[in-house]
Amino acid sequence: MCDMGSSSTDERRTNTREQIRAVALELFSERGYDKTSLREIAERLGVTKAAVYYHYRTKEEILSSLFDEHLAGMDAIVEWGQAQPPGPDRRREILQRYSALLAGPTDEAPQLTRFLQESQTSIKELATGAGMRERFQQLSALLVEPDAELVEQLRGRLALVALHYGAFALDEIPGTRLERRDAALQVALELGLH
Amino acid sequence: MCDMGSSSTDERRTNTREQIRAVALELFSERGYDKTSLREIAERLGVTKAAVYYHYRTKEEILSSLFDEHLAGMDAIVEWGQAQPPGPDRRREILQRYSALLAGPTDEAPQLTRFLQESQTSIKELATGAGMRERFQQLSALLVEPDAELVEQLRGRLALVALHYGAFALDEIPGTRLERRDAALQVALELGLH
DNA sequence: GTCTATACTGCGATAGAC
DNA sequence: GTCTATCGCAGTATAGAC
Repeated sequence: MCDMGSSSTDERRTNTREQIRAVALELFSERGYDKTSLREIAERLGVTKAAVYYHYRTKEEILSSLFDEHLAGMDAIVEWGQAQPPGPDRRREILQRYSALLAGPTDEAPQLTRFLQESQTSIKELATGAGMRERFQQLSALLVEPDAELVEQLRGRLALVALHYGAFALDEIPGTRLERRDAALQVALELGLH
Repeated sequence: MCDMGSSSTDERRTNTREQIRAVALELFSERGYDKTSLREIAERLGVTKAAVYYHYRTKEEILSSLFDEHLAGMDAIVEWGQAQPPGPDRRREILQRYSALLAGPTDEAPQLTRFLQESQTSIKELATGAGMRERFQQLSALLVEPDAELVEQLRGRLALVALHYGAFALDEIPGTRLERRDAALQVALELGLH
């Protein structure tokens, strides 16, 4: 991840790679992954498709790079959770941490969360999608006892869905982003701590 | 819908149109809408792409035709709900009816529901997607008072999500489809009647 | 190391022959 | 009602300019 080895020239590199990332996030979340073409991304940056292809081997690799941070964040929560004793305290803390992850730390995060939630489908079979689902499973497992009733299992998963949902899907409802986040966390806790 | 007008030949028509529908549902739910090509659909039926285009003007029209029944079902529930006085009874009945809609009446329904839920994204900007969201909004409006708190709004929407989720997303959890449906309805009622 | 030019295959869609 | 032929654009890939 840290790529600060080979050179002393810390001065302004041609940060095309990062620009591609930014433009891709914008277009992907606006129009969806499938409907965004590499040409559009390239044109907006004043380069050609092939230039994009130089920085990322495939279109999917651009997608993956967008989610890497988020996946790492989920991993951190899972790791922490697995080291804790099961119980209501752990469940509450998991949900709070996940809510925080969805909210930040960068300005990009909410946009990314929105795209992530809305893209469940199109990225489903992609390697990235598999990674997301795997983490989602792991988080769910930390929220319910392994032998819990079906209803309990569903409540646990819906608690996570509530956090996702509150992060983006309440646009039509008045309220600041912070208020929506708090509301989502409240409902998630109701479901998770039942 | 009934196309039995112009001819007396009631005997086996070349029901290519319906075959396309069936194959499309299968492939769309397996691989997703965007990743399914018209050539695949055509090949599985032993015809060419152009033959498919004779029966459906666009790829999206195939999609729409899949959802038409479901949309009509949602309309029926909305219409019934709007004629009822607001209150817990209406909320409970709405959720029960929507649960029933997702479960049946045809064998196709669960598969369609699954596809529908997972495709939120890719069909988002399509006319079909707009129709779905509109009905979802209408159903949500019947589940919460217009001036309710943010948390209430979220609970109402999540109640619907719970039904969707229970219809398909609990594959990894033991239990029959009926058990999952009941569990989903129970959680939906908890959320909707709070 | 970064990019352009170019070409390949497959896509959704259309026109017109049979 | 179904076909062949063709279109423009998609993602991918390579060769080579700077």
